[in-house]
Amino acid sequence: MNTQPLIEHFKNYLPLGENEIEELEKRSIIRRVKKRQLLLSEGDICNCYTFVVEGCFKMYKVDEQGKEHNLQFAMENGWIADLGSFYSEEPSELYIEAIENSQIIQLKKEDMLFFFTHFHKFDRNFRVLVENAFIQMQRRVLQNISSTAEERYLDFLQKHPDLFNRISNVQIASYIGVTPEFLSKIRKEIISK
Amino acid sequence: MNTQPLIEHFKNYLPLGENEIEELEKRSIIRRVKKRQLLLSEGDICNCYTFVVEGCFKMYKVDEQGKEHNLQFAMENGWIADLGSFYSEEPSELYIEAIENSQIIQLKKEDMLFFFTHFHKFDRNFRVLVENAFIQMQRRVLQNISSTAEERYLDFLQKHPDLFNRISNVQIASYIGVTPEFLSKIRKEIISK
DNA sequence: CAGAAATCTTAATCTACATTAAGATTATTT
DNA sequence: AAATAATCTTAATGTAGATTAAGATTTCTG
Repeated sequence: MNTQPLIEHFKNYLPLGENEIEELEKRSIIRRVKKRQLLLSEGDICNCYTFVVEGCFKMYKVDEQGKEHNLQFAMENGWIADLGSFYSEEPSELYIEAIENSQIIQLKKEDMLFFFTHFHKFDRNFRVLVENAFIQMQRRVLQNISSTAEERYLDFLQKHPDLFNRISNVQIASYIGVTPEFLSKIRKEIISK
Repeated sequence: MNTQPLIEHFKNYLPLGENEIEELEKRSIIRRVKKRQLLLSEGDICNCYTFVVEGCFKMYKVDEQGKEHNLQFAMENGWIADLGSFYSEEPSELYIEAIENSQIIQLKKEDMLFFFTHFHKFDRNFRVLVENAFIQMQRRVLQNISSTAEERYLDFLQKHPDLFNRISNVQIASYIGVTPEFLSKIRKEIISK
């Protein structure tokens, strides 16, 4: 495996030039991780951005009662990181875990800062990337404060048709903020309509 | 009033140079708006970024039953816009409303694009701005799916001590996703502890 | 300054969703 | 192939928070 998928990914934004590609290849960390393996644990400082070449990840918090709450999924061509911990360099309260055997490319903080400093294309590309992530997150907040669980479930299915074949209902329940038992009830009601 | 507060604001990021300041002054739209005045209505396309020089705003959705759900507040040195509508140029489902008499500086989409294209400092500054907004939004999602209303209220007070003297409990309730009646109950319980 | 409008509170009742527990089904590991 | 673990479902009961309604207080507006 090489960095090609990441270079391709940037073609959706401002495509990288030769210099930039060269530096990217030099600094990319290419890894394979197995299902259930953790990229980040509570208490760790998140010190890199992860780009998913193949596979699937979840980022979640574990509450005092030991329950998981899914904040984000990431699959092919998606990015995942705890940006709060990444920039503040404070311990994360999140976990990032592979939910399939996966291939990833990681960029360490110092390298990200190098790219931001030396190639303004990276500022642009990540501005746009983060803007899109922000818009999604904002929609989710709006939904959480104004919609029922059934509406959130149906919306999840509609917005993530790709994900819903790959992850369990337990994971979806945790993402939309209900218990698996209640999701089961919702699904039953939807089917009976 | 002039654009000085905005120029000052950018000193928290990469400070602007002379050229940049000159263009910014040329393109800034300086406005005063009265309490209850709308900057954006449902159905409008959000065609500018708004920087708050003085005063306070809320951005909210109105649901089918006519209830408001607060997505964001913005006060001095804060930015407000419906980025989803701004970039997609699709009608917004949000309102932006002054909750105090306010002074603002607005930048139209075409001017934002001009800045992004001609001064890469703007890419950098808005990358960092949006990253921070994203981190906040992510924390809020996590809280919405994992905390009780009381926890969310206490967290709001702690994170926004500046806001809580300026806005009504109705507004706070709408932001944390509960009814004003229930917030009243929460407040009573907190006091009795 | 008076009237209207918005805010805050209390209390009764209702409902969406959580909890607990148990059994059935499907994956995963050895 | 057996054992273990994870998933999905159902049902009974419990609870956080919504709804409705009403009264008191404060704030806005003409």
